[in-house]
Amino acid sequence: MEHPLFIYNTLTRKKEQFVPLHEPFVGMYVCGPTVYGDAHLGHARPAITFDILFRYLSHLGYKVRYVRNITDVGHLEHDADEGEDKVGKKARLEKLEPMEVVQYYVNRYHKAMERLNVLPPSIEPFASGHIIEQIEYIKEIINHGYAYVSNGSVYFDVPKYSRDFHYGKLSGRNVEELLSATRQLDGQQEKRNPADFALWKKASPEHIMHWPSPWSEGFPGWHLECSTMGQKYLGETFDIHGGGMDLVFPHHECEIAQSVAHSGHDAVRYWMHNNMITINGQKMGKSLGNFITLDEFFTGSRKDMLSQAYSPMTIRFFILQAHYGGTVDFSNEALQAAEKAYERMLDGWKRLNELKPSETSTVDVADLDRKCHEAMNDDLNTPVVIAHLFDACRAINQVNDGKASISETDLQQLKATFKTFLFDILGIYDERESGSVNLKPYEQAVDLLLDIRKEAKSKKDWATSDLIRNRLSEIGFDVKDTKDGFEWKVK
RNA sequence: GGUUCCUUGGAUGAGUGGCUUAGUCAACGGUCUGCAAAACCGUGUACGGCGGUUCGAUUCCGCCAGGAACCUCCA
Repeated sequence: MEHPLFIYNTLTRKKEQFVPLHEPFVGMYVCGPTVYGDAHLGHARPAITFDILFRYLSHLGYKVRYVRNITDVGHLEHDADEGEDKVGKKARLEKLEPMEVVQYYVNRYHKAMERLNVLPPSIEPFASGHIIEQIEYIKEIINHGYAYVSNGSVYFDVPKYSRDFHYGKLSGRNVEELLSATRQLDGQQEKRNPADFALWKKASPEHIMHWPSPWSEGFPGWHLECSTMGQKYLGETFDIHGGGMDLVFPHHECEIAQSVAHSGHDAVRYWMHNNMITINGQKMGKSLGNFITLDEFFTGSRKDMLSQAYSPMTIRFFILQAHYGGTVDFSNEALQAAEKAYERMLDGWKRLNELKPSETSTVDVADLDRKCHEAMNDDLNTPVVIAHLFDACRAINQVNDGKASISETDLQQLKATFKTFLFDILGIYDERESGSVNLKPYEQAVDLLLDIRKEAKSKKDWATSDLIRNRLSEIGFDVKDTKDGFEWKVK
């Protein structure tokens, strides 16, 4: 490949050239949501980050199988034995079937993702649908001697494992310290060492969701589902595993240990982690209570934190204007800037499609495609891609104003590049045109009014001219005069 | 306390050992326009502090200050 793709691998803490295990196939697994509440802005970050990766790999010609799980069981609120399952708790509190809770929030998650133009993954497996596989996985780990049964639960033996392998290699944790940690959480008597983690938990009487197993009526540990389903759908070794940075430890560290204990080798070749979205410099999270759900953004409710509603594409643009590896701070000011930027970009695209070619080009757009590819190849540097597209917008506007010219060849090239990067790869769409009804007649009616206004203007009948513009403005149209006509859009 | 990381102009947010004062938003000046809007052009010369390496550091190293994430559930 002329310009190879480099991605930052958390495991090596370096940017590495991406070479798939079985070209042209790529397997990627991303940790999805635990469905016990509405998705908030923080959930949009990994969804969009890995959507970009999915789209870009596909653009490069790879056949990508993208697995993103739904955690509907096993995610406890605490690490203690009596820690309650998040979904189970919600179900108990609201007197619903657990699967009712799951279905409700999965539906809402999907809807939010669709509005953000996040493509559905190739496979979206549920943890509760893979209990048998998880039990088999645990058996294998026990057979290899890295797990033990205690009072009906099964725990991963971290000390034993760390004698043979490197526990902590992803997160940089020091095993000695983990093992000698003296923290005393309630109900950890079952564990031989506090660092051990559960593969299977015996269900307490009030626990709603449980399945039979060789050890007890119970449920699988949280870390297990990803190892199991990743292997089932992508194989014992696959290319990319992604997720939020807050999952590096313990979740992904444990996944590595499980895979190695199960198969004798690592499952994942490239670990990728998106950074957090902060609010006033602090992570947005459920436990801090400072999160804003995506629906709240879309509708503009939560007046205490939002000065207006923000559309899905504004949110997407906002996230893409920062590199996924850095934190990005939420503020109304930043979102308003993103909203304007998004509109400026789409205005550029709209004008691009109406440009008239000339004999020669005075603008330089020939290497836009190359520069955008270079930026993407440099660890998915979307902010730089956007900057390049804005440079193109300036050129487009100059041509539109008659201050520059563009040749037919360059014009076609520019349109193709713009479309590829803005729509196909960055996944932006024009919200102003997303209505399903046929708007053509209405658009032509507005055009007609503005034609009449143009006529009035040419007779210097400013009264009529201003009347039309003012009334249209009141109704909700933005009218702008151009060099030899007009432009309008809905506010 | 341990691990990892961050600190860029009014706001955001890229990037680099010396020539990008990235881009977007905001501000100011100008061009254009019946007016307005938009657009275009121009202006603001930033890289936490202190040392070191270097011909030269915002970019490399060390220390200090401030901040964050993880070490317990969290995308």
